[in-house]
Amino acid sequence: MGIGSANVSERAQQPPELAISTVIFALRTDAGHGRPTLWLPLVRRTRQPFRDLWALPGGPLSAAESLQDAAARSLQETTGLQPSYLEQLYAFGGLDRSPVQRMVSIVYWALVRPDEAALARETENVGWFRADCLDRLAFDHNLIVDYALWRLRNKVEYGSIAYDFLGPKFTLAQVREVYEAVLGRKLDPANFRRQLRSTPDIEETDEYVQGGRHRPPRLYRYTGAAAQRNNGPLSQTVE
Amino acid sequence: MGIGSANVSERAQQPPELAISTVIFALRTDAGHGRPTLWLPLVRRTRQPFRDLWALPGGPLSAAESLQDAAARSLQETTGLQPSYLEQLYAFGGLDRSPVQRMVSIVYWALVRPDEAALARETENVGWFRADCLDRLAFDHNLIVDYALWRLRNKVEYGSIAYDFLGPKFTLAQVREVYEAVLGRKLDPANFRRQLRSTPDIEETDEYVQGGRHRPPRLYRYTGAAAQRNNGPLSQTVE
DNA sequence: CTAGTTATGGTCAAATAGACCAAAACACAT
DNA sequence: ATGTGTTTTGGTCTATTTGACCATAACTAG
Repeated sequence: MGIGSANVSERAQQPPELAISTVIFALRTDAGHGRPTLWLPLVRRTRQPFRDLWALPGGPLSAAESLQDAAARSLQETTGLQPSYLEQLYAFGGLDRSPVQRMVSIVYWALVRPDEAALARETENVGWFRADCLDRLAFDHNLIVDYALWRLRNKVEYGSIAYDFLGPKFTLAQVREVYEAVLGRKLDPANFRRQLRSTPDIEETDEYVQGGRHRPPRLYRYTGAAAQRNNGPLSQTVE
Repeated sequence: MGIGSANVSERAQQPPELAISTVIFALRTDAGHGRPTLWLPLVRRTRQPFRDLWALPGGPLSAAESLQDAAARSLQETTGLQPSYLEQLYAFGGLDRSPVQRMVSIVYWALVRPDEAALARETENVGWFRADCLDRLAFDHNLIVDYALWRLRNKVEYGSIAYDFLGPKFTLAQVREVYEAVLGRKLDPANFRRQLRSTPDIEETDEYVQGGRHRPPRLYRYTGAAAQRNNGPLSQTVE
């Protein structure tokens, strides 16, 4: 829908093209209110179709790499980032995704830590945008980002995704800010603290963060296996 | 793994082939203890690789059909079944999936009602098997079935998937048997009843099932929209 | 030393889940 | 006709969880 189906018969001749794209999420401390918010990098299209519109980073699937490797590679090439988390999102293959050629996109989604996101190069053709207010993107990429956001929100409530936004040591308030940024609502500090401390895989250190103008918070460490990601029988390395 | 990687370089030349497969679940009343159990149809491979092994039904993606349409079509062609539920499972694209050629499979999973499953043709090359005790299947299809089972169990606990195994009217005991077959454990009838009646989208009729040698159970009806399937921003028609 | 802010610990009531009990309603055998 | 066995249906009780809320601790800035 949205695109006239005049040349469906033409497109039907060509074999579907296979591409890999990635939705990359990072937290950036918004200058406005000082709280972290969700951002993502997009690349400007230099060719038709959708020339000059922003799109998800990605590219074709090389014959000698797995799907996840292809996602990591195209992510590395376009944005220079190395993800702390990478998971398949969905395979999009609607007939009207591209007006030129039938295209099947296997989309991944990724998280990067703030230190990584800090050294991400922003060029003429690579820009960062707030995930909650995006313009019209190329192809069906608005829908894809919405779906990735939905998955991220679901995963953060369940699993241990939040720590992939953070460094090795963190305060409980930082974890809470991740949740608040992802879920889009404020959480009660005391209740949040109680819940986090009831979960395993999170242990307290002897260190505190000094220098704030208030009571110094304790630092914690995440000890859960990175593989324990609630993906069922699919481990990380298995496709 | 398991297959020698002698000809990786050869395979690397050819473009990845794109196929659609489907894991189809149906409940069959097991002759042994009279309770329904999970079954799925498989097709026998008549060609190499994995000749004579059982495999998931599927086929190549035609250029003029969407992914979901391709899944429904190949499902229809191989087993003659029409699913009551159909959802994308995962895209598998490991390098060693097929010893002959690099292949990317976008896998769907489906549910069929018992009346549909009853008229499913069982031929020399199409057989039905219990989902919990499968032999060695072709390719990585054992892993795929395991993953589909995991997703099914998760969905049944959350959403309203169970009714896609049942007809338009059903007793609460039938719903409970679906849960028990999927989850693999017995549930307390009274507690299960209380939970179901607390959910919306399920209304009682005035009819009862007569003929049993016990108190006749009331028939219920599911009134929830078939679209309300907890797939986030992805509606049924979208991919 | 005081005010402001966050961290941390705690209470309380509502909602939920699980174990369990008991009566109702049928078929069947005697 | 009457009891027996089975399943349905309604109910209670307790432990656990969730969210709202309060209070104190510990720091900095003035």
